[in-house]
Amino acid sequence: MTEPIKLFLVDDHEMVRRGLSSYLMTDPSFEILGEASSGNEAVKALKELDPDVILMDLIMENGNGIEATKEIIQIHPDCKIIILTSFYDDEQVFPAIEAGAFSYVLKTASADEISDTIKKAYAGESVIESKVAQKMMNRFRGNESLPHHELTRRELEVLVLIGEGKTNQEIGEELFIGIKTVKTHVSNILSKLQVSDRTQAAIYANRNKLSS
Amino acid sequence: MTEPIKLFLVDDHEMVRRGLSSYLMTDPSFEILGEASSGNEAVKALKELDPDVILMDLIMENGNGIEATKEIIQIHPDCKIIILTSFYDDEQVFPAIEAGAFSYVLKTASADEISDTIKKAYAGESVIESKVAQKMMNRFRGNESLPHHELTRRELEVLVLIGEGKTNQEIGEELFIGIKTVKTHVSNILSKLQVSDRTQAAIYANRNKLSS
DNA sequence: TTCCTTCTCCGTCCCGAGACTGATATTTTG
DNA sequence: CAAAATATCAGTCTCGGGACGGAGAAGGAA
Repeated sequence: MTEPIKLFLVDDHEMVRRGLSSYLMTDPSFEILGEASSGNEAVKALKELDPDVILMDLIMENGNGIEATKEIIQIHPDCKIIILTSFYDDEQVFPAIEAGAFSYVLKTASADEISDTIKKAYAGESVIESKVAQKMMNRFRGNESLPHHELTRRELEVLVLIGEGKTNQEIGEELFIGIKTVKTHVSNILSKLQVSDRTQAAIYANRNKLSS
Repeated sequence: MTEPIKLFLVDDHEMVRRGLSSYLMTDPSFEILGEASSGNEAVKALKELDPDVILMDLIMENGNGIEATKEIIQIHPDCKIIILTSFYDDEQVFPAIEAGAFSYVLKTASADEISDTIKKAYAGESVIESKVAQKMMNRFRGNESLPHHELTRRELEVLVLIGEGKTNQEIGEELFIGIKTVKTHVSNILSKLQVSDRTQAAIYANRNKLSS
């Protein structure tokens, strides 16, 4: 063996970091450069450090994993980021991949699987958890997933607000645009989602967890 | 110090169990009797074991924490079950407390907090994470439960249909009543739920899982 | 019985929602 | 560069949603 693989851990659960580091430290192929408990903290710390592989949680209080991944990729283009999360929602997976994540594994994975994923990532081999991979396949198989993916960014913003029960007036004020413009967006949204009124759109938004 | 506190860990994330045990083992006040990666597994294992305190995750594949908690309380009434989870949804918290959970802490808690919570639980002192506690307070502060409990049976039926995106016309046809009657019900519903339009009512219905 | 709640329905009125057409500026893409 | 997509806004028109007031019938509770 040559040099150990330099790792960095990002997770807001201290216990998870502890679990990872206590296990990974037993393997001499790994060297843990540091940890962070949030996306922002990670970005900050990684201005000094240059790990080979980063294990990143997605849902965190201060700066989520997606944003952090985007920023880290800017600074360290060769660094492999492994998303290590509890869920496999559409809403989580695809933005993560887009952001530049290299592998995607679930926290239910065993210690060996995780260690394996790290080594593969270092060697340039991407690991995508099978359920996640299935969803990706459906994407490219013309099975074009959910209707709202064909919404423009602005339309998505409007849809989120509809999902919060806002009126066109309120949406206009919130986005600093005229009510007429809002109406245009709403019409387009209804047509693209193939629903007949804002109530159904609101239900759609909530069921797909677009609104909080 | 007398006897160590006998612990049992339940979490589907191996890394979390590893993190917990590696940390808790360093404290001689604790003794870890065993672990389980699911609710079902835990219930099975606990027929043989008799821990003082159980650390339990809520969301797991085979048998969730709520069900497991209920069953375990049956077998070991004196055992203190600490819910250790990532979220604090209404949907999660209250059923857990009802099921017999003794303490409720978030996974973002530090190692020391968790160790502290275990010792307090053993001593008979319950720890409820502050955000969770706030929600509980609201429940008992005459803020008696959810607004839709004051809806009449018929109004509830109408609300469910609103939550499915139906128009007044459609609701009338489905319930064999006139559209005017539907309008009356809708008005009463909006007023009782203190929302301003059917869209917000639909969101309410969905968030409270009234509609499927 | 009387009172209260619930469910039913009517009419009127107003306004927000949504469809449709059309237009302009900007950005993205081929 | 030309073409297409996107974001912005205007005007008009129609319709359903919702407020408000009133009212009759049925059933339960005091």
